[in-house]
Amino acid sequence: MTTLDWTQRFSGTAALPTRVRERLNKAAHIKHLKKGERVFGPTKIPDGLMFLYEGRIRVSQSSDSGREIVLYRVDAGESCVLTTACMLAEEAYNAEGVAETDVTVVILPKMTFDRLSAEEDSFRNFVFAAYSRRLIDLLRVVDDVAFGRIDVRLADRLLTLGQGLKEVRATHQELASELGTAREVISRVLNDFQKRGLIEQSRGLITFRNKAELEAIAAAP
Amino acid sequence: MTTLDWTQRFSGTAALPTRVRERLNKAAHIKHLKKGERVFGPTKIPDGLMFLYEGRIRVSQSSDSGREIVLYRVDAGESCVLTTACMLAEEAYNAEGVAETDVTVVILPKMTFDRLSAEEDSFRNFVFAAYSRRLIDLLRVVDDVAFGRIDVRLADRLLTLGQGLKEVRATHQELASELGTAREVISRVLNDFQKRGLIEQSRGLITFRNKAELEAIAAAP
DNA sequence: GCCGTTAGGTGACAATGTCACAGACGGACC
DNA sequence: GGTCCGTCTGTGACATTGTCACCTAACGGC
Repeated sequence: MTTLDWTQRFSGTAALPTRVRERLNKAAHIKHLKKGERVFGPTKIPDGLMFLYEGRIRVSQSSDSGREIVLYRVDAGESCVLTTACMLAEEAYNAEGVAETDVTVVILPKMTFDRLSAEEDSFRNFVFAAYSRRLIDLLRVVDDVAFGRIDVRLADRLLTLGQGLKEVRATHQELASELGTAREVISRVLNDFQKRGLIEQSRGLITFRNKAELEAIAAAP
Repeated sequence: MTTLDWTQRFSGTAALPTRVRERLNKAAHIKHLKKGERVFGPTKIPDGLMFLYEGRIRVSQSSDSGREIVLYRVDAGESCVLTTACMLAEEAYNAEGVAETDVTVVILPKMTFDRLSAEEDSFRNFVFAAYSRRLIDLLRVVDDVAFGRIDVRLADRLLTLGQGLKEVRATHQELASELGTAREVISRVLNDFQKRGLIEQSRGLITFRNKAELEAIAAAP
């Protein structure tokens, strides 16, 4: 079906015998999506387990009132269990996944997924670990939202998004959606950061001036 | 080891062949805990999957500053996957489970758990479903905390806790811990409810006066 | 009844969210 | 170059929620 052997890319499948991996390569569907496209959402639930072969997916939840919060990101080599969770639970929810870069996903049909988790320990453990990881991620989100100060969270998120870079390319609205708050709030805090010489701003771009101090803020003031 | 055949109580084990269930009954540890006791926590992670045979467990997360929020409740017949998640992830977290009634839990050693999820489809599905359910629960919590109004959330929680009863026995502090907010906030909102004739209050007790109106509030005003 | 503990009340203030609207900037286009 | 238009950002007033300090009321044990 394809020449792409994705099974080498995931810790849950890489160790499987060649014979099994060939079977998987036959059963799976491969999809390419452009940056910005919706990978899954309330009206678009894939019928199987999703592996992210390449790129990054941003998973977020949105409110009726139009606000949004980023729950976590799925990186290449990870699987996205939230979709399977929703498949099973059949409950209302409003989380969606958006391709943050061009993306290649592998979709393993439910039947193959079931068989594999029965037969292969390493695969099953991989799936359990994926679930666990997301649970922990969500615990962190709850903790932040319920108890965290907005300046602390923003400083932290800027540094995360800026990973070793000198700047972050994002609008205030996008940052608000990261943290589940309103744009005006972000504007205020960023202006405060700027006054204190921690960053510089221009349209859609934030430049670091003093990462050390930002880190201090992010570590709870 | 015990005369209690817990395997009949869980949809993941009830359908298993008698032989398997006998083996499980041998392998599992049974624990009785009194109301109010901590079932698990950061310093007390059981080394296996936990089934709740009888009673109810409240799972909550607490902040450094002493505030607390209830994440979900585990009812009899359900399993508590959060502990296994933490086992796998080995990350810092501060969720804990407290017995809300006297409680009987069954702990299945990791090894038995692994074997069973490999061999028995119904058991594996049970576990996956449990994970999914909790993920969905947490999505709901995030949604509430990030986007919900406090009066709406409180009305909803009161009705949930009051399930068909005429009153709810809880202090303001306890309700604050349910929602992850401060006691003063609860006091204010409850006083408002009282002024509007929706409830009556006395020490540690809230009596419904107008459930219909509360439901209207809970359904987002 | 007395006393200590816990539950609840209150006002002032800080932090965050909402709303309405005003500028400011950048790209497209001529 | 200028002009237009959509998007991004700034701002002030106000509502909601969280924090703090301190007080009063209710209950339980003795």
